[in-house]
Formats: sequence, structure tokens, C-alpha cells
Amino acid sequence: MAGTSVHHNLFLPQPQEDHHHKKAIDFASREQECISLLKRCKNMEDLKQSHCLILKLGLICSSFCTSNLVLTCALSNWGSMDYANSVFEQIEYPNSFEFNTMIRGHVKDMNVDKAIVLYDQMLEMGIKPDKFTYPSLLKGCACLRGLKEGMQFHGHVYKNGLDNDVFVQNSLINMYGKCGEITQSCSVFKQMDDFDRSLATWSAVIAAHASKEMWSECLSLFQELTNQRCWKAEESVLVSVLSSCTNLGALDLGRSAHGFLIKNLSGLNVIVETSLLDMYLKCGSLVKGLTIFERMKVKNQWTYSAMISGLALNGYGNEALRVFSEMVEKGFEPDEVVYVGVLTACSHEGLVEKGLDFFNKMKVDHKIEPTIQHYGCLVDLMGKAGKVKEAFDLINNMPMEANEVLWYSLLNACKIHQNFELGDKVAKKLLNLNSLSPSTYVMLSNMYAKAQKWEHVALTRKDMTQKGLIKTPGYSCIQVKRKAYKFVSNDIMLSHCEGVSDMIYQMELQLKFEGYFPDTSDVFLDVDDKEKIERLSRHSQKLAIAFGLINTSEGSPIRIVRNLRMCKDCHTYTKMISSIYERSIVVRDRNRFHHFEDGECSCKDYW
DNA sequence: GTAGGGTTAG
Repeated sequence: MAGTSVHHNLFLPQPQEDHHHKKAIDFASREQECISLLKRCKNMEDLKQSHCLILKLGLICSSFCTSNLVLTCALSNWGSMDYANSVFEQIEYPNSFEFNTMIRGHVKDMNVDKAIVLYDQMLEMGIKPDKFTYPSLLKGCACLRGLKEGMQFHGHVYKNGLDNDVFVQNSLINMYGKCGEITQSCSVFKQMDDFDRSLATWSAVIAAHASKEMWSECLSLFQELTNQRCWKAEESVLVSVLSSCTNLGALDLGRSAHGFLIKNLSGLNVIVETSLLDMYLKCGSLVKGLTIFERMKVKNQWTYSAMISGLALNGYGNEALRVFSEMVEKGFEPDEVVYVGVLTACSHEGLVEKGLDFFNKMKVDHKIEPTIQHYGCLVDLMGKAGKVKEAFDLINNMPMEANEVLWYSLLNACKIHQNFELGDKVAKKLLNLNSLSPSTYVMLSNMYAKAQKWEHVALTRKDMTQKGLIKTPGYSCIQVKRKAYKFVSNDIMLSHCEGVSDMIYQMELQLKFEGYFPDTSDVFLDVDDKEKIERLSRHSQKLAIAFGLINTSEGSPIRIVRNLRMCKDCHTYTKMISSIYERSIVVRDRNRFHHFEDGECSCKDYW
């Protein structure tokens, strides 16, 4: 009997079993040898040799070896998907590891279609996808903005009960984010427990909001993140945060992000430093921006570019031009983006001749073909300086068709310099372009209103309504105690508006005492003066200033970011408030900064 | 037994 014989031989040598055991050890050690060889591969030549060894040692039947062969080949930087595929195809029954690896390899090479084909094949063979399968597939969908496919995979994830895996969830958040489906992205995020979220979770959800330009949401999320267990200062998240601060003008938060970086990282790379620099400059903190710039050990052309446009934005056109010559001296070849900054510098300073010189230099010395953006700067430069006729000729002689932005800028200049005749021509050009931009229609209608052409006003309005266009609401953002508050013109029903109406009333009493009279010339509504004055008093900038005066300590600066250009009345009003309440008020509009101090503005009323 | 998610600027 086999049983008894085993029993009898329990303490005796068992030659047969020992032989098997030895063989098994032998096999395992050969496997290990191959794996370590594979790990040492540095190129395809090495890999082919390892492959040969695997064949020679008869290890091709070892799933562990072939798996690692496919892995090394498919995922190394020097690898080859073709070769990986030839190995993969010889595997009679590939397991999920091998499928996952091949799928990942195809996604890495941006062959998402091939990855999806393999996934289907996997299902057909009855191999169950696991938590490793979906992250790469979802990444593929994210890269290709394939929402439809992404949603299907989401369904499969759910069906396979993998919706609790943090990697899968992060991939879903990222996929929905890249496809612009912020609601879905948030919904996956919200379904996760605080404890399950990793830094990548936060990074993905913050990036998703950033791509939708939901800046204040980005910052709220970042605030939340800093209270988390997984939180550690890390460059990529902080760059997104810094760019949110930049776009919101959230200087306080930008500053604390800077603090995190200093505290937690030994050295900052040039990307982070450039975003920091850009943040300070675009938040109107010029001195800080300059300090960073001067201390930077490594600067590249992006750094110079940020510095040049930052200086221009703050009204230091001449300084911007000095930095530009430094950049050229250091041997950085200026590109077309830098030249946009240079021309903007000239435009904000009213340096018409210099601007034209630079424009020519760009073409002749640096062989840069001017883009429509450069022409846009020139049109702006000339238009603002009152040379509207010259700007018009320039547009007509450009090598390309003018776009809406150019005509819009010229129309604005015509409005400022009250050249209604040319304005009318420009208006027609704009109408011909049949643009669907609401701001164009608003500008047109304002233009006609100023010229008292009420029929045209009515027509423009009607046209706008028929096209279903809604006027872009003007807003002003203000940052108080690390929170951004948004004020929309005429909207005092917002929860944070409490006390603002009373403050506006008090401010107006003070202003009147100082001789302020509302300037309704920029209110182009067909309503009576009383209504105009009332609307004027509820412009978003005024609401934001009132809120700022209530909620910040005496003497501290008030910083506001607007989406549109401010009206003449708001400009005068802010100048006066800065002296009455002894506050410096920094307002960023869509083009530049206004630093209000002691009743004056840094733009010298030229904007 | 092997592996996976978020990478940024002017």
C-alpha cells in the first residue's frame, strides 16, 4: 500500500522526492537568474540575450519569466511594443498580468485603440480584468479625451466591484477631468473617504478644476488638502495652486504656498520659481517678484518672458524693455511670446515709435513672422495713443485677415477717442465677422449708444437676443483671510454681501463730501439718470471695495481682480476712496494693474 | 511572486 510504505519510510531517505525537490529548487533559481538578468537590461540587445537564455534554459513555460520578459520589453523606455507583442502572441493562455502589461504598453505608446482591442480580447477569453487593468485604460481615454469609452470603462469598473480601489478612482477623476466632465470628476472624488484619498487624488481633482478655470474651487480644495494626512508639499500640486492664485489674484494664498515650498523642499526648480515669479507679478506684488527674479540661480526664457510681461502689466514698460535687453545679452533667443510682452510694454507706456521699432526688429533681426497677436499689440498701441486711423490702415494692410479681437480693440479706441465715424466702419466689420461673442455686441451697442444711434442700439440688442447671447457679467474678486469672494455687478443678494449696501451708502456720503459726482457716460442703457446712477453704484468693483473696507484691517491694502476693463466712474471712485480711507487699492483688470494710492492711479489715467 | 494613479511655467 502506498500509504503504509510512506509511513514506513518516513525517516528514511526518499530518493525520488528529493530529486523532484532539487529540480524544483533548480527551476526556481534559474527563474531568479533570468529575472535579475531582465532587470539589468539596458537596451534591446540585452533584452534579446535574456530572451535567448530563457529559451535555452527551457523557461519559456515559466509564466513568471515570460511575464517579466513582456513587462521589461513593453514598459522600458528603450523597449519595443512590436517585440513585446511577438512574445505575447506566443503565450497560449496569457494571464491578467500579461494582458495588463500589454495594455499599459500600448497606452504608453498612445495606441489606445490597440489597448482597447486587447481589453476586448481579454474579456472574450474569460479573463477577469482587475484593479491593474483600468488605470491605464482610463489614462488612455483621458489622453484622447474619449469620454464615451471612459464612461463605459467606468461601468465595467463598477460591475467588477473595483470602484473602491484608490488607483482606479484616481484614474476616473483624472479621466473625467481631462474630458471636461467636472461634475463626474467631483462625484468620484466625493464618494471617496478622506482616509482613502492619496496625494494623487487631490492632485487629479485640483488639476480637473484648474482645467475648467475654476480657480477658487482649486484653492478651496488645496486648503482642504493641507489638513490631510497625505499632504506634503510637492511641486506639481503647488504649481497648479500657484497658477490658481495667479488667475484669482489671490496673493495671500500664493504667499503661503510659497511658504510651504520653502519649508518643505530644499531647492525649487526653475518651473516652480517661474510660476512663483509670475504669481507675484500678476498679483501686483512687484517688489516680491523682482526679488525672486534677482535671486534665481537658473533662469530660462520662460523666466524672462514672465518677468517682461509682468513688468509691462504693472505699468513698468521701460523696466520691461531693460530686462528684455538683458535677456538678449544673456543669449536667450527671444521668441514670439516674449515679443508680445515687449509690445505690450510699449503699449502700456504709450511708446508708439519704440513699439514699431521692436516690431521691425522682431521680423528682421530675429526672423519671427508676426502673428495676429503682435498686430493686435500694435493696433492697441496705436489706438490707445489716439492714432486710430493709422491702426485702421495697419489692419487693412496686414498679411492675414483681422480677427474679432483686433477690431474689438480698435472699436474700443474709437470709443475712447470719440471717433464715431471710424467706429461705425469698424462696427460694420465686426458685424460682418458675425461673431458670437457677447462682449462684441455689448461694445457695439455701447458705441452706438454713445453716438445716440438708438435704432442701431435696438438692432444690435435684438440680434444678440436672437442669437441667444447673454452679456458677460462683470465681476470683481477680492481675497479676504485666504478666501476669495466674487462680486457681480448689481447682485447684492449674495450671502457675503451683508453689510455691503450700508457701506456703499457711507462711502457715497464721504465721496459726495469730497466733491464726487457719478459719471454715467459709460452706462449705456436706455434708462433714466436715476436708474443709471443706481446701477453705477452697484458695479462689482464698488461692492468688492465696500466688502474689503469692512473685512480687512485699517491701512492694509485692498486687492481686487476683475474680468473686464473698469469703467471711468469706477476708476475715479476708486482713486478717491484710496485717499479718503487711506488705503492702497490694487485692481487688476483684464489687461493690466492699477495701483491706487492717495487719490492717484499708477496708470496715470492712460488705460 | 511581478505592475497601477496625479507632472506643472511665459
